[in-house]
Amino acid sequence: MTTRNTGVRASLHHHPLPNPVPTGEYEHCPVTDVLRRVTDKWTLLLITLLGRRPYRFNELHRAVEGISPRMLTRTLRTLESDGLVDREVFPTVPPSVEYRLTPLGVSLLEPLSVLAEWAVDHHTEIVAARQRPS
Amino acid sequence: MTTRNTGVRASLHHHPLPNPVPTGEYEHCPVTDVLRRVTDKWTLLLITLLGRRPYRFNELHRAVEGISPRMLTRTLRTLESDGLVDREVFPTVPPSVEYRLTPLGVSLLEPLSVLAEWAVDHHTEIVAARQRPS
DNA sequence: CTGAATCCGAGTCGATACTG
DNA sequence: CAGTATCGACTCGGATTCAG
Repeated sequence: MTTRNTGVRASLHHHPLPNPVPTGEYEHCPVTDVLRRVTDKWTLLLITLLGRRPYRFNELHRAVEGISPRMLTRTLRTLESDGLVDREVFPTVPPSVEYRLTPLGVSLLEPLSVLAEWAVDHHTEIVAARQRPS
Repeated sequence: MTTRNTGVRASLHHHPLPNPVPTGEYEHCPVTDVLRRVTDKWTLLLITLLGRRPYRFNELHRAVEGISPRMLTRTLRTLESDGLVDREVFPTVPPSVEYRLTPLGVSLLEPLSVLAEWAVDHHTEIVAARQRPS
């Protein structure tokens, strides 16, 4: 999603449904905002790995099969910019860069694990539903 | 020229409205697979609304400000195909179609609310981090 | 009322090659 | 080692128009 406002008349958390909400000014939904970040192709995987221990760039590159340097950089930069990951550069030769979760990033692990558990428990149901005719 | 496909290749492979939205290769990771579905622009919102009560097509269209009929149909079809939403057609004149969560869909509400709560609690931190000079 | 068909821009992601 | 640069393929989602 682009950063467009979703113009919502209802949000995920409580709030009775106001019948005609006149305001066109509705703030961007925090939930979708967060979900969008976590849900691109590599983010979840990287957060999970970094939840175990800090990793260096090439360690991640090896650990995540199939990711290109470009996407690894991009994803890490986004996580860093969102305050979920810290990037520490050691001015050695050759250079070494270490990535680790911030406390904010760590705090995300638990909510994600709840959803992850649901996904694991129900994934076969979903796959089965998809293969159903109709 | 912009990246428009030309001729044969396009007509063979470009389906404007593929009915189950292509899953890509995400089925290998249940968690990412589920997250990808929930995180497109409208899904979360629709699940939330349908978590309250069943809705008819135009009710949803009115409740979700800014959604086009095309995206509403597409999103609902995907949810239906994943087994999260049921679609019931009443052969009245004019026709009426009702959408409601399946039990599977209902079971997703709780995990989502956990993540939603985290998002609400920490969204300002994230926004602040984004605005921090690098 | 409930959609389907078509067109198109913008964003996402991968492959490859190159650099300090 | 830790990235950048460039290109192209594919997908998402909006707008508009039409139909049962």
